[in-house]
Amino acid sequence: MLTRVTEQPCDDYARVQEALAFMTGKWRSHPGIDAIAAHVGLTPKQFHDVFRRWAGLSPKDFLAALTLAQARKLLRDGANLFETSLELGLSGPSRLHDLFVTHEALSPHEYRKGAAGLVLSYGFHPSPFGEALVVTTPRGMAGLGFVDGARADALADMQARWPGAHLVEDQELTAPYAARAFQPELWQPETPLRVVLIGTDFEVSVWETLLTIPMGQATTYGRIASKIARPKAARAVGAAVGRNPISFVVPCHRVLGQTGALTGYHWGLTRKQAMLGWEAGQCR
DNA sequence: AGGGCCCATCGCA
DNA sequence: TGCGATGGGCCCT
Repeated sequence: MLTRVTEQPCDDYARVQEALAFMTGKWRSHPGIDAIAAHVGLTPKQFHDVFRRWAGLSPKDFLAALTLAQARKLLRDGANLFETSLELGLSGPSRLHDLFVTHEALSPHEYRKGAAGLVLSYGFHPSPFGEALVVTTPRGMAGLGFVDGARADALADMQARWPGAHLVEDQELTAPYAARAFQPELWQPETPLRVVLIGTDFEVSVWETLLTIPMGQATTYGRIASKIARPKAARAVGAAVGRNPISFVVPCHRVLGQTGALTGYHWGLTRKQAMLGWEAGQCR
Protein backbone atom coordinates (compact mmCIF):
# COMPACT_ATOMS: atom_id res chain seq x y z
CA MET A 1 0.00 0.00 0.00
CA LEU A 2 2.04 2.83 -1.29
CA THR A 3 -0.33 5.35 -2.73
CA ARG A 4 -0.55 8.82 -1.26
CA VAL A 5 -4.17 9.75 -1.53
CA THR A 6 -3.50 13.29 -0.53
CA GLU A 7 -1.51 14.03 -3.66
CA GLN A 8 -4.40 13.38 -5.96
CA PRO A 9 -6.10 16.32 -7.56
CA CYS A 10 -9.71 16.31 -6.52
CA ASP A 11 -11.15 16.15 -9.98
CA ASP A 12 -9.39 12.98 -11.07
CA TYR A 13 -12.37 10.95 -10.00
CA ALA A 14 -14.67 12.97 -12.21
CA ARG A 15 -12.64 11.85 -15.23
CA VAL A 16 -12.46 8.30 -14.04
CA GLN A 17 -16.18 8.21 -13.45
CA GLU A 18 -16.87 9.51 -16.94
CA ALA A 19 -14.54 6.96 -18.44
CA LEU A 20 -16.10 4.12 -16.49
CA ALA A 21 -19.61 5.14 -17.38
CA PHE A 22 -18.63 5.31 -21.04
CA MET A 23 -17.00 1.90 -20.95
CA THR A 24 -19.84 0.14 -19.20
CA GLY A 25 -22.28 1.73 -21.62
CA LYS A 26 -20.37 0.39 -24.60
CA TRP A 27 -18.80 -2.55 -23.01
CA ARG A 28 -19.83 -4.88 -25.80
CA SER A 29 -17.84 -3.01 -28.37
CA HIS A 30 -14.70 -2.88 -26.19
CA PRO A 31 -13.61 0.67 -26.87
CA GLY A 32 -9.84 1.11 -26.95
CA ILE A 33 -7.86 3.31 -24.58
CA ASP A 34 -7.58 6.04 -27.19
CA ALA A 35 -11.32 6.09 -27.77
CA ILE A 36 -12.05 6.34 -24.07
CA ALA A 37 -9.49 9.10 -23.62
CA ALA A 38 -11.03 11.04 -26.46
CA HIS A 39 -14.48 10.64 -24.99
CA VAL A 40 -13.48 12.21 -21.68
CA GLY A 41 -11.61 14.98 -23.46
CA LEU A 42 -8.05 13.91 -22.75
CA THR A 43 -5.09 12.87 -24.82
CA PRO A 44 -4.01 9.26 -24.34
CA LYS A 45 -1.01 10.50 -22.37
CA GLN A 46 -3.11 12.61 -20.05
CA PHE A 47 -5.54 9.76 -19.63
CA HIS A 48 -2.69 7.48 -18.69
CA ASP A 49 -1.44 9.97 -16.10
CA VAL A 50 -4.84 10.39 -14.51
CA PHE A 51 -5.13 6.66 -13.95
CA ARG A 52 -1.61 6.33 -12.69
CA ARG A 53 -2.19 9.10 -10.20
CA TRP A 54 -5.61 7.96 -9.15
CA ALA A 55 -5.34 4.18 -9.08
CA GLY A 56 -1.64 3.46 -9.27
CA LEU A 57 -2.38 1.44 -12.38
CA SER A 58 -2.07 2.05 -16.09
CA PRO A 59 -5.38 2.31 -17.91
CA LYS A 60 -4.69 -1.09 -19.41
CA ASP A 61 -4.17 -2.76 -16.05
CA PHE A 62 -7.07 -0.89 -14.58
CA LEU A 63 -9.43 -2.06 -17.31
CA ALA A 64 -8.16 -5.59 -16.89
CA ALA A 65 -9.01 -5.39 -13.19
CA LEU A 66 -12.63 -4.67 -14.04
CA THR A 67 -13.44 -7.59 -16.32
CA LEU A 68 -15.84 -10.32 -15.39
CA ALA A 69 -13.00 -12.81 -15.66
CA GLN A 70 -11.04 -10.83 -13.09
CA ALA A 71 -14.04 -10.63 -10.78
CA ARG A 72 -14.36 -14.41 -10.98
CA LYS A 73 -10.72 -14.85 -10.14
CA LEU A 74 -11.23 -12.55 -7.16
CA LEU A 75 -14.03 -14.80 -5.98
CA ARG A 76 -11.98 -17.96 -6.51
CA ASP A 77 -9.14 -16.49 -4.49
CA GLY A 78 -11.54 -15.49 -1.76
CA ALA A 79 -13.29 -18.86 -1.67
CA ASN A 80 -11.99 -19.72 1.78
CA LEU A 81 -11.87 -16.18 3.04
CA PHE A 82 -14.02 -16.85 6.06
CA GLU A 83 -12.54 -20.23 6.92
CA THR A 84 -9.11 -18.69 7.24
CA SER A 85 -9.95 -16.64 10.31
CA LEU A 86 -11.26 -19.79 11.97
CA GLU A 87 -8.09 -21.69 11.20
CA LEU A 88 -6.14 -18.97 12.92
CA GLY A 89 -8.24 -19.54 16.00
CA LEU A 90 -9.49 -15.99 16.17
CA SER A 91 -12.63 -15.68 18.19
CA GLY A 92 -15.08 -13.07 17.00
CA PRO A 93 -16.39 -12.80 13.47
CA SER A 94 -14.86 -9.42 12.82
CA ARG A 95 -11.68 -10.03 14.71
CA LEU A 96 -9.39 -9.79 11.71
CA HIS A 97 -10.45 -6.36 10.71
CA ASP A 98 -10.94 -5.31 14.29
CA LEU A 99 -7.26 -4.57 14.26
CA PHE A 100 -8.15 -1.54 12.21
CA VAL A 101 -11.76 -0.77 12.97
CA THR A 102 -13.54 -1.10 16.29
CA HIS A 103 -17.28 -1.07 16.19
CA GLU A 104 -20.22 -1.03 18.49
CA ALA A 105 -23.76 -1.95 17.51
CA LEU A 106 -27.05 -0.32 18.30
CA SER A 107 -30.42 -1.97 17.69
CA PRO A 108 -33.27 0.09 16.23
CA HIS A 109 -34.95 -0.10 19.61
CA GLU A 110 -31.95 1.17 21.50
CA TYR A 111 -31.53 3.81 18.87
CA ARG A 112 -35.12 5.03 19.20
CA LYS A 113 -34.74 5.43 22.92
CA GLY A 114 -32.03 8.01 22.45
CA ALA A 115 -32.80 9.27 18.98
CA ALA A 116 -34.70 12.38 19.94
CA GLY A 117 -31.72 13.94 21.63
CA LEU A 118 -29.07 12.40 19.41
CA VAL A 119 -26.87 14.88 17.64
CA LEU A 120 -25.06 13.72 14.53
CA SER A 121 -22.30 15.79 13.02
CA TYR A 122 -21.80 15.89 9.29
CA GLY A 123 -19.36 17.31 6.81
CA PHE A 124 -18.42 17.15 3.13
CA HIS A 125 -14.90 16.15 2.16
CA PRO A 126 -13.00 15.28 -1.02
CA SER A 127 -12.27 11.60 -1.59
CA PRO A 128 -10.90 9.34 -4.32
CA PHE A 129 -14.51 8.58 -5.27
CA GLY A 130 -15.90 12.07 -5.46
CA GLU A 131 -17.15 14.30 -2.69
CA ALA A 132 -17.94 12.31 0.44
CA LEU A 133 -20.49 12.99 3.15
CA VAL A 134 -19.27 11.88 6.57
CA VAL A 135 -21.61 11.49 9.55
CA THR A 136 -20.31 10.93 13.06
CA THR A 137 -21.59 10.43 16.58
CA PRO A 138 -19.48 11.18 19.66
CA ARG A 139 -18.73 7.44 19.74
CA GLY A 140 -17.60 7.04 16.15
CA MET A 141 -18.44 7.19 12.49
CA ALA A 142 -22.06 6.30 11.71
CA GLY A 143 -22.36 7.19 8.04
CA LEU A 144 -20.35 7.68 4.87
CA GLY A 145 -22.00 8.52 1.57
CA PHE A 146 -21.22 10.27 -1.68
CA VAL A 147 -22.49 13.33 -3.46
CA ASP A 148 -23.76 12.94 -7.01
CA GLY A 149 -25.39 16.22 -7.87
CA ALA A 150 -26.69 18.24 -4.93
CA ARG A 151 -25.24 17.99 -1.44
CA ALA A 152 -28.77 18.33 -0.08
CA ASP A 153 -29.74 15.05 -1.73
CA ALA A 154 -26.84 13.19 -0.18
CA LEU A 155 -27.74 14.67 3.18
CA ALA A 156 -31.41 13.72 2.82
CA ASP A 157 -30.39 10.17 2.00
CA MET A 158 -28.49 10.00 5.27
CA GLN A 159 -31.11 11.79 7.33
CA ALA A 160 -33.72 9.26 6.18
CA ARG A 161 -31.74 6.47 7.80
CA TRP A 162 -32.01 7.99 11.28
CA PRO A 163 -35.37 9.69 11.63
CA GLY A 164 -35.49 12.00 14.59
CA ALA A 165 -31.77 12.56 14.81
CA HIS A 166 -30.39 16.04 14.69
CA LEU A 167 -27.79 16.63 11.96
CA VAL A 168 -25.43 19.51 12.56
CA GLU A 169 -22.69 20.55 10.17
CA ASP A 170 -19.28 20.36 11.77
CA GLN A 171 -16.42 19.90 9.34
CA GLU A 172 -13.80 20.06 12.04
CA LEU A 173 -15.21 17.00 13.74
CA THR A 174 -15.75 14.96 10.60
CA ALA A 175 -12.54 15.85 8.79
CA PRO A 176 -10.26 13.45 10.68
CA TYR A 177 -12.65 10.59 9.97
CA ALA A 178 -12.67 11.42 6.28
CA ALA A 179 -8.91 11.55 6.16
CA ARG A 180 -8.56 8.21 7.89
CA ALA A 181 -11.23 6.42 5.91
CA PHE A 182 -9.54 6.89 2.57
CA GLN A 183 -5.95 6.34 3.55
CA PRO A 184 -5.49 2.64 4.20
CA GLU A 185 -1.96 3.26 5.39
CA LEU A 186 -3.49 5.09 8.34
CA TRP A 187 -5.57 2.08 9.34
CA GLN A 188 -3.44 0.98 12.23
CA PRO A 189 -4.02 -1.26 15.23
CA GLU A 190 -2.85 1.38 17.72
CA THR A 191 -5.40 3.90 16.53
CA PRO A 192 -8.44 2.02 15.30
CA LEU A 193 -11.13 3.85 13.41
CA ARG A 194 -14.25 3.92 15.57
CA VAL A 195 -17.48 2.95 13.90
CA VAL A 196 -21.07 2.77 15.14
CA LEU A 197 -23.40 0.28 13.45
CA ILE A 198 -27.09 1.06 13.86
CA GLY A 199 -29.34 -1.74 12.61
CA THR A 200 -31.21 -4.96 13.34
CA ASP A 201 -29.31 -7.97 14.67
CA PHE A 202 -29.35 -9.50 11.22
CA GLU A 203 -28.05 -6.36 9.55
CA VAL A 204 -25.33 -5.87 12.11
CA SER A 205 -24.11 -9.44 11.73
CA VAL A 206 -23.94 -8.97 7.97
CA TRP A 207 -22.03 -5.70 8.34
CA GLU A 208 -19.64 -7.27 10.82
CA THR A 209 -18.93 -9.96 8.27
CA LEU A 210 -18.20 -7.30 5.67
CA LEU A 211 -15.57 -5.88 7.98
CA THR A 212 -13.62 -9.14 7.79
CA ILE A 213 -13.13 -8.92 4.01
CA PRO A 214 -9.64 -7.58 3.43
CA MET A 215 -8.97 -4.80 1.00
CA GLY A 216 -8.60 -5.99 -2.57
CA GLN A 217 -10.60 -9.15 -1.98
CA ALA A 218 -14.22 -10.02 -2.63
CA THR A 219 -16.95 -12.47 -1.70
CA THR A 220 -20.57 -13.25 -2.60
CA TYR A 221 -23.93 -12.70 -0.94
CA GLY A 222 -24.34 -16.45 -0.61
CA ARG A 223 -21.05 -16.92 1.20
CA ILE A 224 -21.93 -14.24 3.70
CA ALA A 225 -25.24 -16.00 4.30
CA SER A 226 -23.40 -19.23 5.07
CA LYS A 227 -20.95 -17.41 7.25
CA ILE A 228 -23.67 -16.09 9.53
CA ALA A 229 -25.28 -19.53 9.72
CA ARG A 230 -28.21 -18.70 7.47
CA PRO A 231 -27.15 -20.41 4.25
CA LYS A 232 -30.42 -19.80 2.45
CA ALA A 233 -30.74 -16.12 3.26
CA ALA A 234 -28.59 -14.82 0.42
CA ARG A 235 -31.29 -12.54 -0.79
CA ALA A 236 -31.89 -11.03 2.63
CA VAL A 237 -28.14 -10.56 2.89
CA GLY A 238 -28.27 -8.58 -0.33
CA ALA A 239 -30.88 -6.29 1.13
CA ALA A 240 -28.89 -5.83 4.33
CA VAL A 241 -25.69 -5.13 2.43
CA GLY A 242 -27.60 -2.53 0.46
CA ARG A 243 -28.65 -0.78 3.64
CA ASN A 244 -25.11 -0.36 4.95
CA PRO A 245 -24.79 3.32 5.87
CA ILE A 246 -20.99 3.45 6.07
CA SER A 247 -19.86 3.03 2.50
CA PHE A 248 -16.26 2.01 1.82
CA VAL A 249 -15.25 1.67 5.48
CA VAL A 250 -17.77 -1.14 5.83
CA PRO A 251 -16.82 -2.55 2.45
CA CYS A 252 -20.10 -3.47 0.81
CA HIS A 253 -18.46 -2.91 -2.56
CA ARG A 254 -16.52 -6.15 -2.03
CA VAL A 255 -19.65 -8.27 -2.42
CA LEU A 256 -20.48 -9.63 -5.86
CA GLY A 257 -23.04 -11.99 -7.35
CA GLN A 258 -22.04 -15.60 -7.59
CA THR A 259 -21.23 -15.16 -11.28
CA GLY A 260 -18.92 -12.26 -10.56
CA ALA A 261 -21.49 -9.71 -11.72
CA LEU A 262 -21.56 -6.47 -9.76
CA THR A 263 -25.31 -6.66 -9.07
CA GLY A 264 -26.04 -3.43 -7.16
CA TYR A 265 -24.64 -0.51 -5.23
CA HIS A 266 -26.48 2.19 -3.36
CA TRP A 267 -24.14 4.93 -4.59
CA GLY A 268 -24.06 3.70 -8.19
CA LEU A 269 -22.50 0.71 -9.90
CA THR A 270 -19.91 2.96 -11.50
CA ARG A 271 -18.61 3.88 -8.08
CA LYS A 272 -18.53 0.24 -7.00
CA GLN A 273 -16.43 -0.52 -10.06
CA ALA A 274 -14.15 2.38 -9.34
CA MET A 275 -13.59 1.19 -5.78
CA LEU A 276 -12.70 -2.31 -6.88
CA GLY A 277 -10.31 -1.03 -9.53
CA TRP A 278 -8.75 1.45 -7.13
CA GLU A 279 -8.21 -1.24 -4.52
CA ALA A 280 -6.62 -3.49 -7.11
CA GLY A 281 -4.06 -0.73 -7.53
CA GLN A 282 -3.48 -0.30 -3.80
CA CYS A 283 -2.71 -3.95 -3.25
CA ARG A 284 0.26 -4.49 -5.49
C1' DA B 1 -44.93 -7.15 -0.70
C1' DG B 2 -40.75 -6.88 -2.48
C1' DG B 3 -35.69 -6.83 -2.84
C1' DG B 4 -27.90 -5.35 -4.60
C1' DC B 5 -29.82 -13.74 -4.54
C1' DC B 6 -29.38 -18.49 -6.16
C1' DC B 7 -30.24 -22.76 -8.51
C1' DA B 8 -32.09 -25.68 -12.10
C1' DT B 9 -33.57 -25.74 -16.74
C1' DC B 10 -33.97 -24.77 -21.49
C1' DG B 11 -33.01 -23.06 -25.95
C1' DC B 12 -29.86 -21.43 -28.71
C1' DA B 13 -24.99 -21.11 -31.09
C1' DT C 1 -19.43 -25.76 -23.48
C1' DG C 2 -21.31 -21.11 -22.73
C1' DC C 3 -24.25 -17.59 -22.94
C1' DG C 4 -29.17 -15.23 -21.89
C1' DA C 5 -33.78 -15.79 -20.20
C1' DT C 6 -37.17 -17.72 -16.96
C1' DG C 7 -39.46 -19.78 -12.99
C1' DG C 8 -39.63 -20.99 -8.38
C1' DG C 9 -37.83 -20.98 -3.78
C1' DC C 10 -36.00 -18.30 0.31
C1' DC C 11 -35.56 -15.20 4.06
C1' DC C 12 -35.55 -10.55 6.30
C1' DT C 13 -38.03 -5.86 6.90
